[in-house]
Amino acid sequence: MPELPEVETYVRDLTPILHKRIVQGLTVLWPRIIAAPTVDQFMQGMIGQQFTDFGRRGKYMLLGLASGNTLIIHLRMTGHVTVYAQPVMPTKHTHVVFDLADGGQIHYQDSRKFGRLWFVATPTTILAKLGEEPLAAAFEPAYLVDKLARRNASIKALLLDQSVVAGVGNIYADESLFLAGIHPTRAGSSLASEEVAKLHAAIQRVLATAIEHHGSSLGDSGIQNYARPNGELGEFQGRHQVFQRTGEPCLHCGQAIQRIVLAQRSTHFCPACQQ
DNA sequence: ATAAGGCCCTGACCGC
DNA sequence: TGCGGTCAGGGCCTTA
Repeated sequence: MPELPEVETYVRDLTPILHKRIVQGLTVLWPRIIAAPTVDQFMQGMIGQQFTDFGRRGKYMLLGLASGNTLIIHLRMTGHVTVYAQPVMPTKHTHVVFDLADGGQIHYQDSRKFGRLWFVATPTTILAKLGEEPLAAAFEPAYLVDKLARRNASIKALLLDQSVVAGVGNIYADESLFLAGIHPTRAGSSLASEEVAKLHAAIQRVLATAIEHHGSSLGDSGIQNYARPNGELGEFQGRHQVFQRTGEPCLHCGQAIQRIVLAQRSTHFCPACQQ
């Protein structure tokens, strides 16, 4: 599933491909994919727009346009953006097609239809509730200590909460907790500040390393849920310590990795390394 | 304010 | 072979 490292890879890959290109027309095949404004307003707004700036906030892709507006894309579980040099027939999972002035096309595809697109004047309202960017300077250990204090939910659930840290999802929550040696069921408020500091460092290290390896490409119920815009897979899945390694030996101590369900999400951990 | 559960969706997979 | 039921999962919404 696309989390921060996968979305970051997407933005870096798309930047040189889409820079300065102009949207001439578009087709919306599944209207619910457009989160805001209305489908008509989205189409009117996007036509004639030129891509200029490319960014990311949490798991949101921010495609800045010459007019000052922004196209926001959230891939959720199975969203894909592909750029073609020539027009291509939409597939059953193609929900939005952007026709580019130079004859190319951008296809938004999404087998589960959970992804969403926005056309907005300013992205701030959409992004208002997000917590700090985990790789930014403002994400300090003290920030995380404050966010976790007085919270009785499990640390796993809190890491998935986008208002605590923006961009961490199921994969990187499990991997960060393993690296920090913290059991996923521990209540947020039960963590000592030294443990939070370890977790803080683990989150940054896991995310930075995953970006270097272009994210994790995994099957989710057999569906390939993430590939780069050019179809290449990420490489970080081969370096997972616990995620989707249920029953396999811990790479640190040899104990079998366990799977439990927390906050309605599969959670993987080493019972020996994470007491 | 926080926490927990439902909902949106589809394809793979299981059991019969 | 075909069918129905179950599962996964991000983020938003509702409920307690």
